[in-house]
Amino acid sequence: MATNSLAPSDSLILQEAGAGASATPAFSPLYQQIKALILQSLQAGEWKPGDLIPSEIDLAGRFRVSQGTVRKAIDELAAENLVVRRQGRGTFVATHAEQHVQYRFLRLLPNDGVAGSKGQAERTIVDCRRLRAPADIARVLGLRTGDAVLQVRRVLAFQGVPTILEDLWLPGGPFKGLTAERLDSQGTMYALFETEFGVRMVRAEEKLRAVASDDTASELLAVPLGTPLLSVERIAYTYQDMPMELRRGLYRTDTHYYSNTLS
Amino acid sequence: MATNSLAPSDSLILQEAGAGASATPAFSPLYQQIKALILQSLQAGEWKPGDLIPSEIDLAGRFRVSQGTVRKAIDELAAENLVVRRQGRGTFVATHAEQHVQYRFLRLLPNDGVAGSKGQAERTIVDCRRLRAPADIARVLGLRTGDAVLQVRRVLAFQGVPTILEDLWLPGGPFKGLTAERLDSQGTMYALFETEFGVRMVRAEEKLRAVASDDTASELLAVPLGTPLLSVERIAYTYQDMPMELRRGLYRTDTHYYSNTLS
DNA sequence: CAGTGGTCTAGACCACACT
DNA sequence: GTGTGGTCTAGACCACTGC
Repeated sequence: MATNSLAPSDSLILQEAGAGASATPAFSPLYQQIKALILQSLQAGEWKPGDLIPSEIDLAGRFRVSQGTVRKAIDELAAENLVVRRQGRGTFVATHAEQHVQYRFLRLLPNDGVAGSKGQAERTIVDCRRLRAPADIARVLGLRTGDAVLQVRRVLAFQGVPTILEDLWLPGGPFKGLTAERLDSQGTMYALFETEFGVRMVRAEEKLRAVASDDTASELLAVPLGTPLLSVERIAYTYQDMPMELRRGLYRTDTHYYSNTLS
Repeated sequence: MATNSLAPSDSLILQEAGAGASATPAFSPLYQQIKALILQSLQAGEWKPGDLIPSEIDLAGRFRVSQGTVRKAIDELAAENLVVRRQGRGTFVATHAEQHVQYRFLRLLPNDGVAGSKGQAERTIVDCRRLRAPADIARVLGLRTGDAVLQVRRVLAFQGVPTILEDLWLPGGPFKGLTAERLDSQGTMYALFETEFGVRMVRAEEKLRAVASDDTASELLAVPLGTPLLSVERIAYTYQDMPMELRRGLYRTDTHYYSNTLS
C-alpha cells in the first residue's frame, strides 16, 4: 500500500455548486463520483481481486460524505459484480479465483440437468502462438494491425465428448509471458488472468449464429462435416469497457444447450 | 378502484418482534414485505400496465413506514423492470404497449448495425388453432395433458427476407377468445396480451441450439434443406414465475445474429 | 467484545414535470 | 406553485463475523 489514492487529499469532490446558477456543466451525483473514485482504485490495482476494501465508515471519512452515500456507490458496484459484500466481514473485490462457478461466462448446460454434473471439463490446448494481429482482430481488441497478439486454440470435452472448439486472441502487452504451459495449469483461464496478469474480465458481449461444421471443426469435435454448430463470438471487457479478449467458439448442441435468461 | 388492498387496514406488517428472542421464524426486512405487497397489487391487476401507482409518500403513509423504506422496495421493483420511475411525474406500472422497443425479448439484430434499421418486421400468421395440449407442452405451461391450448405459427420477415419461423403455445384459459384476426392487429403480441387479456410477460428463459433446416422450415424460410438455423425455445413467465407462453423459433443467422450480454 | 454491513427513520434540499 | 422522484445527511438499531 505504497500509495493510497483514496487519502483525504484527493477527496476534492465537486459539490453541487451555488444552487442559483443551474449551469453546472458536468454535474453528477455525489455517490456516482464516489463510485468512479472507487472504480479508479480497482482499475489501478490498488485493491486486488479477493482483497478487502476499506469499510463504508472508513471510506465515508476519507471522502467526507455520509455513510449512506458511500453505501449507494458500493451498492451499484456490487450490482455490477465488481465487488462482493459480506455482512459482518466487509466488502471484497470480486474474483474469479476461489469462486465456485467454473466458467464465468459459459452458458452451456447439459441437456439432462444432471444434479451437480459439474463434470469437470477436460481441456486440451491444440495450439498457442504469438502472431501479428490481423486487421479484424486488432480492431476488436483496440490494437493496431500488426501488434503482437497471442492466439490460443483449445478443445473442451465433457465426459469424454469433445463439445467446444474455441480460438481466442489476447493482446500481447498485458499478457506478456503467457505460454501453453501456464494455460494448462489448473483453474479457469480467467482466474489465471487475474492472478498472473492482473487482468479481471468484468463483462462480455456475445454474438451467436448457427453454422455448418467445416473440416477443422469436424475433426476436432468428431462430428460429420456440415453438422450444425452454435457459433459464439465473445468479446470480454475489463474495467473501463476495455476489450481484452476475443473468443470464437463452436459449440456442439446435441448434448448441451445454450441457456439465457431475459428480463 | 373498487377495492384498494393497500388501505391502512392491511398494512399490518410483522415488525421485528421483541429484539430479545432471535427466534423469529419467517422474518424478512420491512422493505421486502412492502415489495411483496406492491407485487400482490400488480398481480391482482389493481394497477394495470401503464397506470400511475401511488406516490412514495402516499404508500409510506398507508404502510406506516418511512418514505425511504418504500423507496427501497420500489427500487427493487424498478430494477426488475416491473415498474418505471419518472422523476417529477411518478412511478408507473411497466408496459409493453406504447413502449418504444418493438420486441421485448427478441435478441436478433441485423449483421450491419444499420442505424435505426428498425425496419418493421412483416408478420404472417401461418396457422392458428385450438387443440388439446400434448404432454410436453402441458408440462411446460403447468397444465394437464389434454387441456385446451392455443397454437400459433407465424413467420417474421425483415425487408422482405423471411427470417424467423416460430410456433407458440398459449394456455387456453387466460387467452380465451384470441383469434388469428386479433393477432394480426398492429402492435406487439405481448402488448396485445396486456391490453386484451391482462397478461403481462415479465421474464423469459431461452434454450438455444443449432439445428438443420427441415422441409417445413426450408419452405417457410426459403432456405435450402439442411441449412443451419438457430433454434430458440423460450418460456415466458408472468408474475409469480407462472409460465404463460412456450415459443419454439427457428432463426436464420446469415443476415442477423443473436446478441447477448454477460455480466 | 468490537467492527462490519443491513435496515429503518426523519428531515432537508434538489431536479423535474405539469398546471 | 405544487407534487413527484432523486440525493444527501445523521443517527439509531439489528445481524453477522471473528477475536
